[in-house]
Amino acid sequence: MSTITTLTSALQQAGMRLTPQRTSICELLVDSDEHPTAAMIYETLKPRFASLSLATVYNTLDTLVSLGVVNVLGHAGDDKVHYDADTEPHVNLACLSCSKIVDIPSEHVTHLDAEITAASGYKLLGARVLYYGLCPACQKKQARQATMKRN
Amino acid sequence: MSTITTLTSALQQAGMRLTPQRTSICELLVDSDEHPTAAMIYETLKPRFASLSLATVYNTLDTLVSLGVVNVLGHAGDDKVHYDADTEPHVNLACLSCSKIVDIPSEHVTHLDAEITAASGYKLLGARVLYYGLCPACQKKQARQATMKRN
DNA sequence: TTCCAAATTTAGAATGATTATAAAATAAGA
DNA sequence: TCTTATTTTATAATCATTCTAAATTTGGAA
Repeated sequence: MSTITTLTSALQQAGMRLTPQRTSICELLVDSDEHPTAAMIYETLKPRFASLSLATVYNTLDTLVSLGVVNVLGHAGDDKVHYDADTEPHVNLACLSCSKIVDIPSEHVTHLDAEITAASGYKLLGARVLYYGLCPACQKKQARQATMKRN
Repeated sequence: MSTITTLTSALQQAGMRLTPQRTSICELLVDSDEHPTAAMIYETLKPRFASLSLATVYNTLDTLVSLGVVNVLGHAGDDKVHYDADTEPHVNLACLSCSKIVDIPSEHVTHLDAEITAASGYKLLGARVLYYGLCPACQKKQARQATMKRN
């Protein structure tokens, strides 16, 4: 599991300075289990840094992604780009109705790396496993609406 | 494996007309193993339909995606959105250097559906499994360049 | 065939996320 | 403190995608 230090020390080892903005972005990514978007990060931190710029958020995210400590999830039902500080093999499961994304540990995903490397000869650098569907709550909601229509 | 009929009949069953433009887009998606982007599809078909509009390409792709017969792959190394007519469980493997995307059949991926459904209670509607790394050719290229620098 | 209404395509404008730029602010070291 | 490189900021620019209204095409009915 990623801690704040995982992200901040990645930045430092890449020779970058640990500014308050960068540290806060890293904290937010690790603390939140909501797979935030760049805009969500910006809005959340704006009260703390009155002069915060979206460019800073994007720059920091890009750096973290290229350092391999953060993953990108796009097209997860809401057409927004989400960021995930958990780079351990796992399944991201997005609800197409309420747009929440949850993480699922998976026996099979943990074995995928070896299987793919053996089959392809590629040198693997990262992964994004995204499933989408309807969460239990939204399934009920849909069933309820269908019933109401019928009556 | 998807055939042209898989896509075209999906459109028809959704009550949509089979126009020449739509048919050609479906053909291209099925025939190509290059996971084309909207822009690539537009450029390829432009000679055949002088008046083709990008809006038509986007509309058709969106429809096919929402019908579940085409998948979307974003952030596959080249920051472009690719489309994949193969919706069977498999791994998409993207090379970060040459940006080609290949499909890998996988024993583990075929079992993921059942595992995720059991673990989450979600009703699954689709999936996108994207790994990225360096293909064998690009690994050699990188090794060669490292050698040249040393000398 | 001809006509009609609905669906579709088209061209171009609008949107909106992301990127680029240049100036101001900040941090680290001498 | 002074100096210099890095970083942040504000704003402009870019570009993929979506929207809109008009023109075209389609399939069915007469």
